[in-house]
Amino acid sequence: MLKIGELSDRTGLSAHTLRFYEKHGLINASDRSDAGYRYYTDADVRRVEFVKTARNIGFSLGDIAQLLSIRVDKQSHSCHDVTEITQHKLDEVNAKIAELQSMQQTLQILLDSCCGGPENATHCSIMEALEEGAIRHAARSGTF
Amino acid sequence: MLKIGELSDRTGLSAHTLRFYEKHGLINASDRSDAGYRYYTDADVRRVEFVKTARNIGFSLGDIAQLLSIRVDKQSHSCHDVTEITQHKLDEVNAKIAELQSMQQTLQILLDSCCGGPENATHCSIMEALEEGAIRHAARSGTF
DNA sequence: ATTGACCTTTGATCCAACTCTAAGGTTTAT
DNA sequence: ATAAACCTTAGAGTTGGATCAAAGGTCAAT
Repeated sequence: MLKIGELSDRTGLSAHTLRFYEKHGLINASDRSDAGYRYYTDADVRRVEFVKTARNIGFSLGDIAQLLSIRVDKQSHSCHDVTEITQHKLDEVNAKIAELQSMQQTLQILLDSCCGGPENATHCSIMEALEEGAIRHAARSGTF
Repeated sequence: MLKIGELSDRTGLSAHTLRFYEKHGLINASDRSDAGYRYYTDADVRRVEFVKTARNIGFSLGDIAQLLSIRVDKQSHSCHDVTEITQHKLDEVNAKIAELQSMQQTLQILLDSCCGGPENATHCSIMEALEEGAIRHAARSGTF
């Protein structure tokens, strides 16, 4: 049985983060000492590793909670349930990529239009473009 | 002279947002009534439009503050100053795109590996992949 | 027995960019 | 004169994923 610090060492997640995941229902200590210390089993370690892997792929903690609930009772869930979560994530990622690519193009056009030299910015074409507002609409919603 | 609600109508930004931008130093009312009402000029409208355009491209409020400080004194700034901000943003966007594309590939591989059907998830290849953790490292840092 | 490393909890803080609330004052039209 | 529509402020709440602080209890080794 591992204490939280040992689980932290083994998984690379901080004890803070492990408690945070517990608070959000992702993991749980299999046992507690009389003093309340969390004790973890090998199965707990595997669960944490599962969470880590899913998080590394980009799943949100909410997605991971769903995946975990499938994991503990695979019999009652179908491959379709799993692909649905995965596909939804992929759709999100694709939407985000499209948005960022739109920004990327706009920024590249701006950069191409400007000399970038030591001349003063009185006639800087980037500043003029921002001033005119005549810039392609970059879909915005979340980040940046 | 426009009141904040009129500026809001003209720019499509809420009065809340305009006050928020003021608090963060992006804009300012040219005048105030005795009762403290903000009054805006056409120059203020242009400044707000500048902010809007920059924000639509994806610049952060911090970036925009820098661009605005160049805008008010173009003489003292060079095209290089402007391209530096723009390039920095482009670098950020490119890094984010790379990260998301990594996620995208992983998700696509997972989806391709799974039947996605009504079979129960006991041998779901997505679940197995998450279990094994043997999934390509998707660079993570911020969003998602 | 005491040091030092570990553990506990609740709750605060961070980031960005809003978004909203509460509690009140002002303006305008009728 | 009064109602509707507007405005003011300070401050709290939102989202997601942590990360830290305070104040204290426990454990292992010497």
